[in-house]
Amino acid sequence: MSQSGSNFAGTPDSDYGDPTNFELSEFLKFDEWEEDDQSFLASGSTQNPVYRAHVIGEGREKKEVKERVAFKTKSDVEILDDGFKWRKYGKKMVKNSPNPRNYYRCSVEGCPVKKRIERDREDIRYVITTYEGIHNHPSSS
DNA sequence: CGGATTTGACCAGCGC
DNA sequence: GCGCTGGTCAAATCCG
Repeated sequence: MSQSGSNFAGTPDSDYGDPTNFELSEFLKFDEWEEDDQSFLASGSTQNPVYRAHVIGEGREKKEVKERVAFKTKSDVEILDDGFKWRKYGKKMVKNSPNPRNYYRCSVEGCPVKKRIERDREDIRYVITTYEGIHNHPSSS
């Protein structure tokens, strides 16, 4: 694959329709994310609006910083190739959604990166992809 | 043969 | 205290 950026969206082709046409408003209440970043709109890097949330856990002597990135994309398949290998480790059905939620994890050992894929509750033609963590391994490409 | 994928069950946290 | 949801892991299976 020809990856030129560090974005998650692999193919910027118009295969996915309008990736710039969606609302992040629902993502905010998706969970109580620490809005450390109010720039849920692409900070000039991706062409797709991405919501970034840095969760800072206060420990006694250790600080935990996790980065979550969520974006909705219009695609028929939920398996978008981002250049990394993912291994599905669970499927769950959300009560508010007739669609199941898939849990993926980086195949690379040492990569605490988790990927959550779920279909939109109102528009099944949209796919919500949520990345959690930062990659520890160089990309495949 | 190796690795990935499947479903079910289990566990934990939170709410009421 | 119990129930519920969500999340994770594990064994078995299937595919390439």
